[in-house]
Amino acid sequence: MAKLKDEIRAAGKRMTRTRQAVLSALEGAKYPLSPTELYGQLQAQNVAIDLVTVYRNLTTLKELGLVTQLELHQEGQFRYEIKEGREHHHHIRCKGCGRIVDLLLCPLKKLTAFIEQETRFVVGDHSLEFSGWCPKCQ
Amino acid sequence: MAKLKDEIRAAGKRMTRTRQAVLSALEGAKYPLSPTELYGQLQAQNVAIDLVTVYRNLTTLKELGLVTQLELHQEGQFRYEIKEGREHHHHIRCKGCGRIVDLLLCPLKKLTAFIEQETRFVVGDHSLEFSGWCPKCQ
DNA sequence: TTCCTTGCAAATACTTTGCAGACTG
DNA sequence: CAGTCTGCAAAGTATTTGCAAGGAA
Repeated sequence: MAKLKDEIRAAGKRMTRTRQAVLSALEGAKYPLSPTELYGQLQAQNVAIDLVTVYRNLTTLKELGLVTQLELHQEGQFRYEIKEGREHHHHIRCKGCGRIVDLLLCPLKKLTAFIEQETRFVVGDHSLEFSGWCPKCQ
Repeated sequence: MAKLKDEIRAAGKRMTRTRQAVLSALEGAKYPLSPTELYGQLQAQNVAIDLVTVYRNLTTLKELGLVTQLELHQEGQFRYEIKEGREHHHHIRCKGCGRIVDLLLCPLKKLTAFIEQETRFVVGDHSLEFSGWCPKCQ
């Protein structure tokens, strides 16, 4: 967390009580959290924070490159994951129970080079998310 | 279009004036349209239709499997494409001007089998969307 | 002390729902 | 005619913005 604080400070931002709380919720999360879920977790821990503050902190942390913003397949909302200590990866979400599982892989390096060549775009980012039915919901 | 009408009828639905209009907007589109964009196009053609009706038709057509619903990378809204006569494919969107280009490829068949084996999920669908900078915006 | 950050209220964007009348087959 | 579909109004959900007070360094 000290390292994160340094990065935040280096960007001219501050490490506040609520920012700290948002970061540790993300650090403890087993899957990417929506702003509302994160807010609910903090409520449950009696952390005083406003939903708006959750949104603002997530936006700031995303801009600093400390968290990843993602959209799961056809879910229609954003979720956030901490980057620190985690490899680039993707997810699958169960259409039955909503469970989200990490997929510790990314097959897209070669494909990205190919796309840049074909389209002359400079590829910045990508999203790759799966949905399906988990063992319990099949 | 006759074929589409048959599929709609077979599902107990009807081919109405507005549904027709939504379908032909999608057929003519060079990239996946958001409900608002589609609505705007029909307005411009003096087609009388309500935004709500656009939404309802898109939902129905998605349920019938005639259109694909997708979310571009970090765009935060849904877009729709007609399936008829088009191969499964993905997209790249310019972070500068918003231009959307089809990528006529999908590298995920093998990966899907691998994921099913690893996670024991039955994979239903996936989304794969890129963003970057187009030649003009670089 | 500076100016970043927060809470609260309100606004905005996207999408869905309720209902009575209109239209399709 | 039966049942689907539509427009209009309103509600619901996700997210952003304005502003004055509070807090970090």
